[in-house]
Amino acid sequence: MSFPDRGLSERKKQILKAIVDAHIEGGGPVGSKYILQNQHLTCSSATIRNEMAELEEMGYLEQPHASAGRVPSELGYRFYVDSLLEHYAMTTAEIAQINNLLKAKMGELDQILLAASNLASSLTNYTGIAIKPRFRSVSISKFELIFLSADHYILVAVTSTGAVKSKHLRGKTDVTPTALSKLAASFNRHLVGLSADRITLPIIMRIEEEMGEDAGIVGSAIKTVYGLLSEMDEGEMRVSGIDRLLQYPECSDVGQLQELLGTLEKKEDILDLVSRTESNGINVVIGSESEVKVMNNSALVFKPILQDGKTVGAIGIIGPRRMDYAKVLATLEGLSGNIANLMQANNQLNGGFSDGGNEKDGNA
Amino acid sequence: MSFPDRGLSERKKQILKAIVDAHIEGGGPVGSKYILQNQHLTCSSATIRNEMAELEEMGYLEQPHASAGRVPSELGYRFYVDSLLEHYAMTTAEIAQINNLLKAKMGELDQILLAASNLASSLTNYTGIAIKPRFRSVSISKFELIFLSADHYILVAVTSTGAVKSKHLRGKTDVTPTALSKLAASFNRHLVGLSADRITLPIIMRIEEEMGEDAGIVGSAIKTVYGLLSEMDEGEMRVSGIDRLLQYPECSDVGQLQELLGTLEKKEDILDLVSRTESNGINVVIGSESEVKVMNNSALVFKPILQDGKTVGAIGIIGPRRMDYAKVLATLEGLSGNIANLMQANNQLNGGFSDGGNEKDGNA
DNA sequence: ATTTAGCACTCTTCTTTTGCGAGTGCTAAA
DNA sequence: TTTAGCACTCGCAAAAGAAGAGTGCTAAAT
Repeated sequence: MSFPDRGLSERKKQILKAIVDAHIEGGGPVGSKYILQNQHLTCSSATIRNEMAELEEMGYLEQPHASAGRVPSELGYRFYVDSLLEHYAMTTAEIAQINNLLKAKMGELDQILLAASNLASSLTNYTGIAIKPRFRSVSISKFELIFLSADHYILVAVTSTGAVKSKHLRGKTDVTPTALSKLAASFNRHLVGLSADRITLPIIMRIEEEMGEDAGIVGSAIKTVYGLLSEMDEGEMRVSGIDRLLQYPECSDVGQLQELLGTLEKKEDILDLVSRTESNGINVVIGSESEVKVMNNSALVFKPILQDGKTVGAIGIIGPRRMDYAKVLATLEGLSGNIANLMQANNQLNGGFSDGGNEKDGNA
Repeated sequence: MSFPDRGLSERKKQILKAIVDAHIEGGGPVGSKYILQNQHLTCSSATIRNEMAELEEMGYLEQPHASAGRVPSELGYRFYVDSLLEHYAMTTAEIAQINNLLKAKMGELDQILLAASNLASSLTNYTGIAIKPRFRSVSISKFELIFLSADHYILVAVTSTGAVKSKHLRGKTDVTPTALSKLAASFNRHLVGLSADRITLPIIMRIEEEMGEDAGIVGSAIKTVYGLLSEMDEGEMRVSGIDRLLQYPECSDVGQLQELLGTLEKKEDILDLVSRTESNGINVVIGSESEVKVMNNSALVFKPILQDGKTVGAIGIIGPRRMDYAKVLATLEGLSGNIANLMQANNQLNGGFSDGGNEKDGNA
């Protein structure tokens, strides 16, 4: 995936980097003179022009029109991200902010991700996304049935990913607490660990058999479980900070903006892209690199969130192609680290309140 | 609330209505000549000009600049919506669409609302919102504690609004299934029906007393309950079809668009507005009418969704001030009717699958 | 007293023009 | 291989011009 550095002299690299940096900062095309001033090079602008011409020929730069400066191409950005990027160190203030805000919002994974995406958005000033990927196979690791009234109960399921899902149910025949706990036991015996496509008829029959004369409620309960599992498969995506998209001049082109908003709205493509990604590190998708239709002039940076080695979500940033990659990468890296810590802490303390985490006295 | 019709002659009304209609359709200022052509009036353009001048003086119309046509003012829209609006009949095709799509998505309230907002958005071509309002006071009507492992359990609570919430908990001391069921019983005895602010120390002490030597887990569990209740208070809002905002020329003004997007993002204001509304019918908020800061040139139309006489949510539409009110009102009306039906059906059938499983009994 | 026709006037908007400046490519010298 | 110099090309922005739409007003007509 990475490009051979040979073929790009040190000077060319320096010039390329200077152009990308300048373009990220200013947004406009960058000319030879500007580089000469802001970069101490021992050559003249003419030389730089020559180098630029070559870089353009190689595909790293583009010229919007004949007599403008150069703009990095997609390839140019790719090279920049892969090889030229200097790491951006987060200020301690930023780190503190992450810690505080995340702690305050600590709770279920969904909420953590959402908060993280918000935070990412406000720290970087781009649009943040929080993703719960599609799971190829979720299963349920624990069932519970809660009796409410003679014809009304609730099915609660703890999924293999740790989420808790529930559904209201009405039995067509009356239900009893006893029957419910029998059913729960039976479910726990037979359905735990099964993904939606592995709930087969023989299993259902076995459960009905065990339920004896209370078999009447099995049908709808199983259907509900099935639905729950399919629902989990779906994946979800939340966007925060859309308004920030507008700050960037390239988005004043309404057509492009609409396309991007549409993509953010549909979510399908992005969800697909993220769900299919295997890397656990930070991914940078620039423009049309991926077969997935992300807007032509924008880039998506995202990082999967792992729990016990499994991907349980992702946070990311969407912005213009010329985004400040150094900062974005650092922010996501920092955030994901904090999330990991939090989740661990969360597991070890109680259900999610930031009361200082100290559990010595145990009451309010 | 409504305006005295006297003071507005029939002809003035007709002219005002014509202007609003034309402005809704075209978006630009409308002139006297245009009205003359599209409206059969027995007078000349000069007369219309005179009338328009008077209408402007009364505050129903505005002139963007000296020699443009007139544009309805906020007041003009208000009068239009209150008195002039002709009812728009939904086509059977649209009704069928609502029915089908909603049925397919039937499930928990959240999902119904979301689907409805999507649908509203695509039917009207404006931006849809789905709202779960802040509840002044939620309480919990049933507790259940699920044992997972020696130091790990789940608290499940059914709220007075019918939602089910859950939290993972870790006890600082080991827990036993027995202790958990004792605690659940105790919670059900003492905490049911209480809103967050009415969980007081004496109650907590009573529970701890009842738990005897297992009192150690009470503290964190109570805190969780408390947090759950506050969380419910929060309200939530989802937006769909943001990209549609861009279709309207008034949004090409980036500044305004950004303001509107910001509002949609913050959600606070809108949530406030909706939560505070008492009317059960359709509400139309135009521009800056409300003290709440909705964007100046846009309008919000929403309708609360009732269940057993209580407001459990709302669906709405956000669009430019010059939106097609007739259509929007009809769509929301239709949707809310369907949602009501669905929720009822949902209650009478099983937990959320449209398998046609027919049930006899049903109470709320 | 109301309505109408006519006309001058005012503003916006669209297009065209013009000038400027930034930046390039090329050539010839170092 | 690098540099200095220069003519050339474009895009951008302000200025100028032309076109049109719509009004307000006045004076005549009903």
